[in-house]
Formats: sequence, C-alpha cells, structure tokens
Amino acid sequence: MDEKPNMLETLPGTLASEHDTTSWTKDAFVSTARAIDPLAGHGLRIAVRRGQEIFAEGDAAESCYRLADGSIRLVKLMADGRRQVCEFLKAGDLLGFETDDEYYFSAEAVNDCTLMRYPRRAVETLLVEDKLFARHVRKVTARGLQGAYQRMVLLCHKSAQERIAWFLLSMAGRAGLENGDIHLPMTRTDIANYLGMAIETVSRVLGQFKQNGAIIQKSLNRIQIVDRDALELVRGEV
Amino acid sequence: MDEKPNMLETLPGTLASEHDTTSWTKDAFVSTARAIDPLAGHGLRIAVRRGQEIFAEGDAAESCYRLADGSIRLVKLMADGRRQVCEFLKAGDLLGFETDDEYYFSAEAVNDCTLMRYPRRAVETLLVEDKLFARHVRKVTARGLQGAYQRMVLLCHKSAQERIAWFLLSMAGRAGLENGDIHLPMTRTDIANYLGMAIETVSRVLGQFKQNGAIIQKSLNRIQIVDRDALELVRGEV
DNA sequence: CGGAGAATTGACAAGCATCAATCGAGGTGG
DNA sequence: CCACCTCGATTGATGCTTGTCAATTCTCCG
Repeated sequence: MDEKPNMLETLPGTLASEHDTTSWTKDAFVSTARAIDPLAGHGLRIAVRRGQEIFAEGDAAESCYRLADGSIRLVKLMADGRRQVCEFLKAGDLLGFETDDEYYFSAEAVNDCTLMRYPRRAVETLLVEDKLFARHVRKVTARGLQGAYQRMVLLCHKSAQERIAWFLLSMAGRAGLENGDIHLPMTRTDIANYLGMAIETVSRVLGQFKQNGAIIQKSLNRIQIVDRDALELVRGEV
Repeated sequence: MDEKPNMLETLPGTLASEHDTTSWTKDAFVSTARAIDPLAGHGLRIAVRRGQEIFAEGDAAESCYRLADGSIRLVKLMADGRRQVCEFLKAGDLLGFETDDEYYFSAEAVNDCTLMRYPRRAVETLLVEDKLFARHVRKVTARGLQGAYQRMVLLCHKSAQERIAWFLLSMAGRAGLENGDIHLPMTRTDIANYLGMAIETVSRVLGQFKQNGAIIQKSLNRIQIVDRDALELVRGEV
C-alpha cells in the first residue's frame, strides 16, 4: 500500500447511471446524487486500486470526490508510522467537500473503487449558486461532525467488546441489510485503527462473539450476525 | 449544575462592541465578527450562569449562538451519567451553526458567560443570501471536523502525559499569550472528560509536570508554563 | 503446490482506572 | 473576621483491561 496516486483510467461520466443513495433524514429526502447533479458535467470518472492513495494529508485541496463504488478510509498518520482511521466511506459518500485549502487527512482505497472527481473551483462556484446543493453539503458535513463526536464517546468510554459490537451493528446498518450479512472490505488492522485498539484485541473479541454464537464468520471478511439482540446488549446505548 | 436553561438578562445588542477574534487562517484573514455582521440586527444578547445549560442534545435547533464572553463545553452524555466533553468554546466561537434539525450535543456554560443568540430562520436565510457568510460558516465547520479528527488521534494513540501536555499547549496557544500564562476555566473533571481519562490521572500528571518544573500552578485554575520546550517534547508531534 | 501477508492464539507486562481517604479552597453565616 | 461546611483536588494502594511481544495458523493468489 501507499503507492503514488496513480489513476488507472479516467473517462468522462455522468451521475445518471449511479445507484441512488438516498440520505435518511426525516425532514426531507434529499438524494445525494440529485443534489450534486449540477456537478455532473464537470465530473471525471476515475478508478483507484486497493491500497492506493487518492490524496494525502497536507495536499492542496484541488478536487472533491464522490465515491461511486468501493470503500475508502480517511487516515491521519503519525511520524512513527502509527495511523488513525478517522472514517470509512461507502458508495455514495462525498469526499473532500468539507475541506479547507488543504486536506487534513489522507484518503486511501480500502478496495478497488471508482469515484467521480470534480474540480474544487466548480464546486466552490456551485456552492454559491445552488442553494440546494449548498444545503446538502452542509448537512453532510454536519453529519460527519456528528459521527466524529459519536466516536469520541466510543473511544473514551467504551470497552473493546462494546466497540466491536458497535462496529458490527453499524456496518450492518449502513449496508441496510436486515438478514445481518456483513461485508468487511477493510482489514483487521484498519478496524483496529478505526476503533482505537490493537489488532490482536479485535481478533480476540471477534473470537468471543463467535464462541458466544452471536456471529458466524463465513470468510475472513464476511460475517453474519446470528444473535443481533446479544450484540445490541453488549453494545449498550447509542 | 444542569439547571433549566434560564437566561438571566436578554437585551438587544449589536456586534459592534465585541472584541474582534480574527481567525488564523493563512489564506485570508476573515474576521468572525465581520463575517456574521449581517446577523447583528437579529441578535439577542443573553447571559448564562456557570453550569447552566444553553441547550440539550436532542432539542430542536431553533437558535444559533456566538459566544461573546466566557467558556462553553459541548457535551454528550450517556445513560449511566458518564459524559464526554466534545469541545471547549472560547469567546468569539460560533455555536450551533453546523447543526442539522436537532442539536447532537448539549452546550453548558463552563463559567458565567454572555452570548448572542440568532434565530435559526435568519441564519438559514443569510446562508443562501450572503456568500461570504456561508463561506465562513463552512470554514468554521471544517475546522471543527478537523479538530475532532485531531483529537481522535490523541485519544487513540497518546499517553496520559502526552494528552495533558497537548492540552496545556493548546490552551496556551488559543489564548494567544506568549508568556505561557494559562487560565483554565473548566474543572479537572471537565478536562478528564475532554481528554478521555480519569480525573485522578489528570491530577497526577499535572503533579509530575509541577515536579519537573515544566509548569507552575499559581492557583487551581491558573497555570504558568515555565519550560515550554519540555512540554513540547512530551507532547510529541501534533 | 507453495509462498507471503494477514489473522489468530498465548504469555506477560504496564499503564491507567477504580476505590478510598485526606487535603485544600472558596463561600456563607454567625 | 473567623469558623465551618461543602465541593473539588490531591495522593495512595490495588486490580484489571488492554497493549506488546512472540509463535503458529490460516487464507488468498500466483
């Protein structure tokens, strides 16, 4: 991992064919795809391989992105090599829209993914011209901050078991599947760096859950939730 | 603490008399006061006593605020009473502008403070009409997210000593004083809940720093940094 | 089939939380 | 003006969760 940001293929594309990830706010059902529709003309479809870096912390923020397919991790890394995964992005999520002049985190592809790239200039223009678009970006950013605060609680006050339970339920929820089948594109190392614990602890807790019969591991990154109630009990409130 | 949100005095006011907290971005020196100037006419000056709640998590977000004087803590609290301090606000900071329909944290006065209250409706209107204002709110929000990610690194990868050193230097920096005199309006409990550690640990680490001669405690909430280099050494990189 | 990276499992140590008691400061009332 | 009272801060002793180190096993691909 950590190769140069080498894009495999770049070809123009619209958002028309994207699968529509509707946001789940109660007040108004604002479709992400429709909200950033005006940007479609300015977009370039690019593909990124697993482990590749889309941009690095400190880079000049010249582009905004929308993840069309795949998963991305937002990472802050320290001088000694340790890394903190700030967020996982899934298909439909926006990337870089809430950034100032420089990216304050790196973005890396968890697995092969394709995304739309928009020039920041075009985005800035649209932000002042299209109030619906601007409102949507504000909402998305607010939700990001909300998630960050949520995870502070997790990191400060929750045990290893609670964190893993939270993570599994959260991943199950974001997939929207009710049968409890979870696909974990990221490695255990990523999970550990996301939840603020050692990779061995992740492994151990998952092992406990397997023994308890709460989950079944179908393959390395495919897990099925068998006893959702048990997981929710471990997770606790929030 | 945790009394009803009872405002002591509410009288109309403008921002003219506010001391101007200029933001320290490199690209453009955007004054917060000037940026939200258009809101001045809609503002109401209110006073809140130490420990009082300005609004609670889950409340309908009907107002935005600007802290004129004093300190505020943003708090998320759990069912068992444990609390996570997400952020400390100082004079000049905005509050509630990045919120969706509901506040996703509570805001409590660390000490007696006065703040300007603006109706959310007016803010929303201004957000679509005044592009400078909108841009400023975006910047502030982005900076908030940036700080949240920064603290995730702190909470996940830093020791107690590193956290306290970071906190002291951060508080010294935000005051803008070079002589190293820090005023800590919040209690040790607040600090502990902010840094994700036990109150006793806060006390112990501060005691170590005192013995090392890195700091001098002039009073309970007034600390002087004597050996800034030592603190920065402990803190490590960012 | 074989190799390399990732995941698992075990043993051990340590940092920090927890419990408990004492100390200190600030504010009130006599 | 001083004593007292209460809340917060400090200091000490102890245990536990979790990180670290190390070895083995597993899985995915070529």
